[in-house]
Amino acid sequence: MEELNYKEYLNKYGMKSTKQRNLLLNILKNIKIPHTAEQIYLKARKSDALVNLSTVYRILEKFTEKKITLRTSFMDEKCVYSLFPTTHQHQLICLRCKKVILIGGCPLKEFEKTVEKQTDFSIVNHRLELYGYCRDCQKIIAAN
Amino acid sequence: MEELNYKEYLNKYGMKSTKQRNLLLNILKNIKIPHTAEQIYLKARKSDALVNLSTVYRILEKFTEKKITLRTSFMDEKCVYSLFPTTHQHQLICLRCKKVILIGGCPLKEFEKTVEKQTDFSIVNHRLELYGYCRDCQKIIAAN
DNA sequence: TTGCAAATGCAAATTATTTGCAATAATATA
DNA sequence: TATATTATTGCAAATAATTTGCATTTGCAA
Repeated sequence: MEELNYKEYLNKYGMKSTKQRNLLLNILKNIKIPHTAEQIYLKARKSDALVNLSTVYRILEKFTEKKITLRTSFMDEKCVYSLFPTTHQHQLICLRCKKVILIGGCPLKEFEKTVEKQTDFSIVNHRLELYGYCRDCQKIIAAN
Repeated sequence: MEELNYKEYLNKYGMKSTKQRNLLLNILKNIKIPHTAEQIYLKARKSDALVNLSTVYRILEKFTEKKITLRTSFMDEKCVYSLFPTTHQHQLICLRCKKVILIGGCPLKEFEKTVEKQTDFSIVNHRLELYGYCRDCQKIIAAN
């Protein structure tokens, strides 16, 4: 994992460039699925730069506030963090192996309009996750 | 709030009829929006029948396992419980006052089929919540 | 290079939830 | 109806995730 410096990027958000923040950004760029604060912390510990778990929480909190990261929590599970997606997308989560696949093509635009008319709410956001079993886990389940 | 006895109903699920369970069922039938375990506990304390908070957790856990109740957690918030909806529906949540409106007419059937084809997942479930501002809160926000 | 605010580390606090265990209550059955 | 059996409850203590207070360190602007 190449060591990068995100000073400019961080300063743009009014944050100082620290080795901990650079490290976390680097980790976040390299993970393919959302990770918990603890998982990120454990990855961080493997590098030279030492980081404290509360610092990880604090950094992720600030990142989330600035929309650098997205914080989600699946059904009954702890929060996970990932870089904030640049395009609108949702998550498809395997209930067995917890693998996450990102899917585009959100079908909710029209539905939201209908609901707004019905309810007088002004809808600003939604949360959609799909749950199922990935191909591998389907096989494993079928074999038992 | 009328005191009812759900003995038959509970036995059907292989559960004994206890005053705590009857009380919780009664509370659940009477609430219009999902409540946290603690909120339910506080309502329970107002009745004659005393209940312990861990008992509330244990009952709600069992109810949820039996699909008597639905356990959800909104963005970053603690779990809430409600009677398991008899029809498929989703929640529309006011970001200001936390009011919840239930909406039917889920638009995801077709979308799920498309995603299944794209991804080889077998989709068994989804979670959809809409967030926005209710009419009252829109007014309050506009007035500031 | 110095000064100051922001960021960090550490330990301790909080919050929601769960668990162990002894006491109690509900049901089945004698 | 009494009794045995087992589930359920209450209580206190444990756990797990996350947050906070405070002293120290660090980044950056002047």
